[in-house]
Amino acid sequence: MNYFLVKSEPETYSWTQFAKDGKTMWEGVRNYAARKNLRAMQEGDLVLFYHSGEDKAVVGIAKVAKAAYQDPTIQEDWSVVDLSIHQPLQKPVTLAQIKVEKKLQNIYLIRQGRLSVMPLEKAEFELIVKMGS
DNA sequence: GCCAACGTTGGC
DNA sequence: GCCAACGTTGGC
Repeated sequence: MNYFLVKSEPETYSWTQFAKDGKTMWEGVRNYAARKNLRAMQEGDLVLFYHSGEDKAVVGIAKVAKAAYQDPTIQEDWSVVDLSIHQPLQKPVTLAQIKVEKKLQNIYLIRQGRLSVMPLEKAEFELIVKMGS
């Protein structure tokens, strides 16, 4: 079991919309590092859902419903995965909270601000989930 | 609205 | 293969 975090601008695709959809094709990744991480996702892996922009907070947990496959909307070599709802966080975990948490200083969210799909250690994932419950 | 970080493109 | 120019992301 592996753990990840994906970012989305709520104006583009919000957790609220995701909750309505129940399941979505995670598309639009156009960055090689992010693509590599996307392709590492296996069915059943858990994925934190982060709102960038206005919110700047982790708002829920998604589950990989289908591992990476060719983006059906384009010819070029980019991948998508299917994500389904796992569960919302009871309260959002903000970037500010993450930044002051010692054990989370090394996560990509902080170290490499622009990366949109990133892996997390199990302990990091569990800590953020705990902070949101 | 600004700017830092950083990825991509294209000329050489 | 290097690097300048440029574009994009995302926090502030």
